[in-house]
Amino acid sequence: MTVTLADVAARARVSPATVSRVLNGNYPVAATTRERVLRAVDELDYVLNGPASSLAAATSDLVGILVNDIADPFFGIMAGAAQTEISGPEGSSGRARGEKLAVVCNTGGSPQRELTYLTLLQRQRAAAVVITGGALEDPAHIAAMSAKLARLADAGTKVVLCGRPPLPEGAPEARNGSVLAALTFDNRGGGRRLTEHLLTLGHRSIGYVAGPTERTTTRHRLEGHRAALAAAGVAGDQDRLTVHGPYTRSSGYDATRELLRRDPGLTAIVAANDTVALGACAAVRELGLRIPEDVSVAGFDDLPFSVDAVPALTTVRLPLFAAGARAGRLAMGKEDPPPGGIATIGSDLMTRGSTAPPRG
Amino acid sequence: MTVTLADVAARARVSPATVSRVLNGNYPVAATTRERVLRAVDELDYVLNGPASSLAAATSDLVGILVNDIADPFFGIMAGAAQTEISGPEGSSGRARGEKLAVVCNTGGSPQRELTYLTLLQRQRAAAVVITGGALEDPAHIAAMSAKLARLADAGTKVVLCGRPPLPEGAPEARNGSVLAALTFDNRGGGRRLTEHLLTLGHRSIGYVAGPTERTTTRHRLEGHRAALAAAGVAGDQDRLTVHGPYTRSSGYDATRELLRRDPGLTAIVAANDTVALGACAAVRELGLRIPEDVSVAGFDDLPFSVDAVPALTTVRLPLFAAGARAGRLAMGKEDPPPGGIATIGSDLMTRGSTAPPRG
DNA sequence: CTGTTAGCGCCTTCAA
DNA sequence: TTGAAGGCGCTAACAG
Repeated sequence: MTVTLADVAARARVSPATVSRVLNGNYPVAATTRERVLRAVDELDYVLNGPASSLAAATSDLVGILVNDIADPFFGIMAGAAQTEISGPEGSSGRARGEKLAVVCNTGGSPQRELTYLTLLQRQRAAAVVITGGALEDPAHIAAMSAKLARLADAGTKVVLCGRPPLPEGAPEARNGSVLAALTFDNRGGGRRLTEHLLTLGHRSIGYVAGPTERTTTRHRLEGHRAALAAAGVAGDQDRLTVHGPYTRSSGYDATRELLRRDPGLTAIVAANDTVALGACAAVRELGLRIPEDVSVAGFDDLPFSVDAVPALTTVRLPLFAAGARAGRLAMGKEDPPPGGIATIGSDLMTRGSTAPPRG
Repeated sequence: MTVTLADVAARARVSPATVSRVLNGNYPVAATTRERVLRAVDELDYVLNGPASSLAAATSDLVGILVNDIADPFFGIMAGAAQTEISGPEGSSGRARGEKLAVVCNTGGSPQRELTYLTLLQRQRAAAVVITGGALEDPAHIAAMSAKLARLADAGTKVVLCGRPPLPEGAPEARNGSVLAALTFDNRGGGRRLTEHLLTLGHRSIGYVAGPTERTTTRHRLEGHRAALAAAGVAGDQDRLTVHGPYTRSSGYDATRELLRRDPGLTAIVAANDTVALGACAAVRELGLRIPEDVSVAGFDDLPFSVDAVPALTTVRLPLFAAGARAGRLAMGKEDPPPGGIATIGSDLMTRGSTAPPRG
């Protein structure tokens, strides 16, 4: 029925072992023999049987990239960059070589699905796994993840974290080598500088639309914000000026209305990310207020659309593409891990039209 | 070293076959036996060996979703929806059941990579493949794709096209059953209605920023545009009023400057999609022109950010999520293919603030 | 309902 | 440089 290695061997009049060797390029094969084999492969339109190959070799060429939300460019950009590094130059005809199948898995932010995908990848004996985005801060989930990652590492799967802090100290299993590298964004620093910018402009009443609770990204950005406030001696009931919600446009919209209802005197709104900021802008405008004259609005991430908002959004730029690419290289062993396996990736404050000094 | 099925069998004091049966749930197993096996699985922390399983069963639980650009929400939304249908309810603990590994592959729009991914998926004996987005109209590539898809179908892989027209008639190999279903967007109709809207408003000088050449999506949208123009008897050198470029923001920006340079009297710009439209808006504004008073701008797709543009973007809504979900269901056999294997998915004109009657 | 028996297709020592 | 042979871990008929 389907063409097998043996068929190719028969046609090329060599042994199956030889065909295997030319396909994998791991052993010396005479040029003329190789030629003959390759011709037979083409003539028969042979395609390697991945499962059989993986079973015998005890490894596979699958590399998984986990993302929280594939419809969000924040993840799309990182995943695309990683995939580019992993899949190699497009010229490769997919015949052999270190050809890897980089593949992205959408967890939808569900911890359950995250674990499920990891198990599925483990089943496939994945060569590497890149996990992007912030982590859930639930102890049970952290423990489960640590254990799972340790298992993966045991089986030889390289694990790289991208945009996520390293596993907490409390997970001894995971400490030694389970995670090859963790590239973490400077969310705290970025959040702090953003709010400092607002404070410098003269704002003293700032509302904060935070992301979902129990997520590292959310917490770090919020901590940066509050650290700036504290350093400037700005008091106020911070909890009353903070509303949590998912990283969506509608969350930004709803939260902003709520914040402005709680304190109509707010002169600035800081959003958990750019998408949320867009919703915040819509809410502000709908209330008949102008940006930035009446209310300044700021975001985080600097996604592509942010510069096209009107007015252009002040935000914190994260080098998503570069980070994703680096994670991909790390996973492929094309780059050495940073010392200690941890690297913090800096962020840049992008000051644009959506923020200005408060009225009067 | 690693735990195998035999280990579990030994611990549960049953045969390997029985363990396999409870894991796959395909054959009746006594409740008490199942209980014992499951316990052993947990105690040993056993994870099925995917390659071995796929080899023996001659199928795998991998489902590939091909996208042109993972960083573009257009694809992200479809892929996410498809993945949701394929991966099943999140409650599933990933133990067994029809658990599939839905995985997205980023071709970057490269035909070469598209073929490579298909080969890699073929290697893995993928259960299904969902191909999203427009197709390249190069005869050689079409032939290669048809042949490849026919091979995949032969091997039992379900192939579903989402947002892409069915394979051309000229590919006999592919006609009978190679593609399970093709869900195609009504790009032509949407393009026509959009331009009719502009014509109704009174526009007669309309510039068009088209997508990359040789792509079905590009061609169909443009054809719709020109059909509307022709029906309204609007003459003019259409080629001079059309500029092609990639589906990017900067392409929209550059092309719009070029169009306005060629004909400063343009009162409207139609963009290939919303991302391109954003770039067009930026260019228009930068030239000191107002939207929509001086120039109307329209997009296509109705991506989430479009409603937040200022003014909100008039565009053609494509039900991306619904289409992706349906493609996923089709791939899983959860839904019957449409008659003839082809379904056209309608589009909706969203009239918003970025279009208005021309001046004077 | 459960055990036994063969492979699935390939890789990898070991010899030649 | 090449061939022969065994086994990777699991599933799928068959029996029983």
